[in-house]
Amino acid sequence: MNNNQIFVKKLRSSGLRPTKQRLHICKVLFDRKDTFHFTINDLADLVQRQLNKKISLATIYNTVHAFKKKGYLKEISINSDKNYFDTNISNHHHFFNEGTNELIDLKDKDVGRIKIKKNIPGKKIKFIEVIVKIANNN
Amino acid sequence: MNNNQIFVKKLRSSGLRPTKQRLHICKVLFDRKDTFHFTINDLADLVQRQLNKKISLATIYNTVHAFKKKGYLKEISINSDKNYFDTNISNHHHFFNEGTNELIDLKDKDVGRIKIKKNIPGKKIKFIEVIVKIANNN
DNA sequence: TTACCTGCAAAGAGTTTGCAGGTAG
DNA sequence: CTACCTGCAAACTCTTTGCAGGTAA
Repeated sequence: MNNNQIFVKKLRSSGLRPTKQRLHICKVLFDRKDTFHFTINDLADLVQRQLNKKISLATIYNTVHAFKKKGYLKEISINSDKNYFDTNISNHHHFFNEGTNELIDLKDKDVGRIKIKKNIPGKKIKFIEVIVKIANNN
Repeated sequence: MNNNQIFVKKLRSSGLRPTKQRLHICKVLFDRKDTFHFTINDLADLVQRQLNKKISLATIYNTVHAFKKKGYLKEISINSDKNYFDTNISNHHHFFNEGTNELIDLKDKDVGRIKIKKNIPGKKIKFIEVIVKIANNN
């Protein structure tokens, strides 16, 4: 299956029609070796630069949100200023460089087992998110 | 030292004059037994309900930000929708109930030591934030 | 008296929505 | 052909800023 077919499948399974604009969004998101951390703005800029043509924010937003809902993208809570997404949907955590606003993946094995010793009756743990804020060494 | 004197001291050490409005903000924030998790909106509502009078958002914002800068309040990154603050400035983590948007403190001892096995050259770890997302048990 | 503060309103940033023309199926 | 999509612009929400009158020191 080539990339384009994969993208079409992702879009369809997210309830979206595979339009030209959305296939370009997919290309920017998923046609890469490494994890991609981005804000909506980053993504819009990249897609538009690649296409050399304006793409509506409405399209970017609805595509990203559909992918997030379907689980093809993860949202990362860093701070309230910027809303980050991550194409790495495996279980992992992050370094966040506050100087540069850069996110770096921490593989699951890079973080020791996290033990939560408190229990809330009637609730179960859904997901643990760890953000390791880093700064220059001086 | 009574509460009012403590509040005046907090304000002054944050570079703010102790005005009537700010003393009320202090009362809502710090005159309580338990940790208080809030958004700017929560705080504005509470202060205004107590005073039965409108308080400018400008005042709320500049006071909260000055306290945060001075370290009397902590900011918590949960998601991009809401910006939470915490009157508990000790080292601790949080449960976040996604159904109710409620934050619950995890004492430091409730979370096992977190071991980060990866190092970024030239950077040091400033601070680790853990959010444990919880949901109903069913 | 002077510098800071308050309240209001307007301005910004990021996100969402409504609509009319366009496109996939 | 119909339902969905796109692009645009307007609307919304949250936060910040500017200003004129008011208050702390």
